[in-house]
Amino acid sequence: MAQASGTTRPGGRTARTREAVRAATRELLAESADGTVDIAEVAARSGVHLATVYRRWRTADGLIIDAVVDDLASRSPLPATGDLRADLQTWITGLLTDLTRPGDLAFSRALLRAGGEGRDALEFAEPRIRQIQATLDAAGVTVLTWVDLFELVLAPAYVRALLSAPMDPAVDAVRLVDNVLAVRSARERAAGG
Amino acid sequence: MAQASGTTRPGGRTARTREAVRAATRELLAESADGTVDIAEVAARSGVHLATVYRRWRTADGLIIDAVVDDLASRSPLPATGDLRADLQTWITGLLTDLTRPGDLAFSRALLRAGGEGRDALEFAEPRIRQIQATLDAAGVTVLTWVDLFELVLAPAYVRALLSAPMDPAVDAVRLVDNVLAVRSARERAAGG
DNA sequence: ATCACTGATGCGAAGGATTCGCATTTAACG
DNA sequence: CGTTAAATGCGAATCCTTCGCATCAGTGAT
Repeated sequence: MAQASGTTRPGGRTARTREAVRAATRELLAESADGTVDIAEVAARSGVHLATVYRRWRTADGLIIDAVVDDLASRSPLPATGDLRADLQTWITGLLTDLTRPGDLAFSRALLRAGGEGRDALEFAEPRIRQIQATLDAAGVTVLTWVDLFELVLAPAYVRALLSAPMDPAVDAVRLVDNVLAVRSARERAAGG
Repeated sequence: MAQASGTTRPGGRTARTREAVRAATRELLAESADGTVDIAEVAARSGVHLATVYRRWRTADGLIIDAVVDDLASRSPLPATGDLRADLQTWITGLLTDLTRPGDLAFSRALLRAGGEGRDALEFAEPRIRQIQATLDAAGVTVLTWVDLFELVLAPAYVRALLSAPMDPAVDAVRLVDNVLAVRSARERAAGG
């Protein structure tokens, strides 16, 4: 026989379809005012048949997640100079600025929607998580982990953006940084004393 | 003429319809394993016509939000004894325990989904917000507001529950409390110095 | 190179979900 | 009571999603 049953086949036409759909999704997402994407439009623009899009991506959220995860690695890296306050300030200001754009919110909204219907959605954030950890390591901080930055920075920023209005980078970044440093100090004092 | 155009009409049959649908939604939500509700089932059980349910509630999330908001006021009040650590510990442990139940997650998921499509979703939380503020006031804390508790406690707890797995009350409540108190100390030191 | 094999796709039709138009009911007000 | 228009019920129309089957094309072996 040619091959064992159940093999996957990522090359050639399949890869072309994938890329066409991803590109169409990215384009339509950029054009969309509310961070929404219509499956029929994605199919039309990509030239891929509607039924195929449904089969492989299932939902509009699936399209968004796949498209965004695909170029998540190409994002600008986080600063890791060893000066924790400065690094955090830079990172968080940029993050909050991103969240003022509807297109950037679409991804997180899609993730939250998809969460609970499948696997752990945090796995998508893994590359970013490693960068966050690197920032902490560069500063020689051992009492904080990426989980703390997730809780103190990412969660509030995203929830506020999704639930009411995005934070103001100029105003809120400082508070978030201060909160992180407050927790750091408290833990170092507790550990040292 | 009878009345000016554009009046709303909340009494009588409308109220009956509303209540029937809310009750059906609550029942089906309690029976649902995944915090999902089917509009057709709600219509069938409530005896309200399918088209009416669509007209007034639009989506399944709309049903869930309306039903849960409706009895949000009947929740047990937050402790406000003046001992901030104890009050926070009690509240957060209860909160994290609630979030381990799928039914309780449904509401927050629905809110996050609906967010961005309508008005500020935080307005639903207003009664709870006032209780949180009361807890802080009882402890004589002036450097923290409900916004801080939202950022330091609610946001991380909900995001974790929605995105991956709920927190463990026994383990994570302590950390969240410590974080709040760390921020409080830092701010009081900054203000006092 | 060429072949057999099978996963992926295209296509149209079937099946549901959502919305629409209109007739009827009924709360609100004089 | 009588009038008025909001809310509802009802069935049809529309739209979205899934299905079954035929075809296409990459994969590995010859």
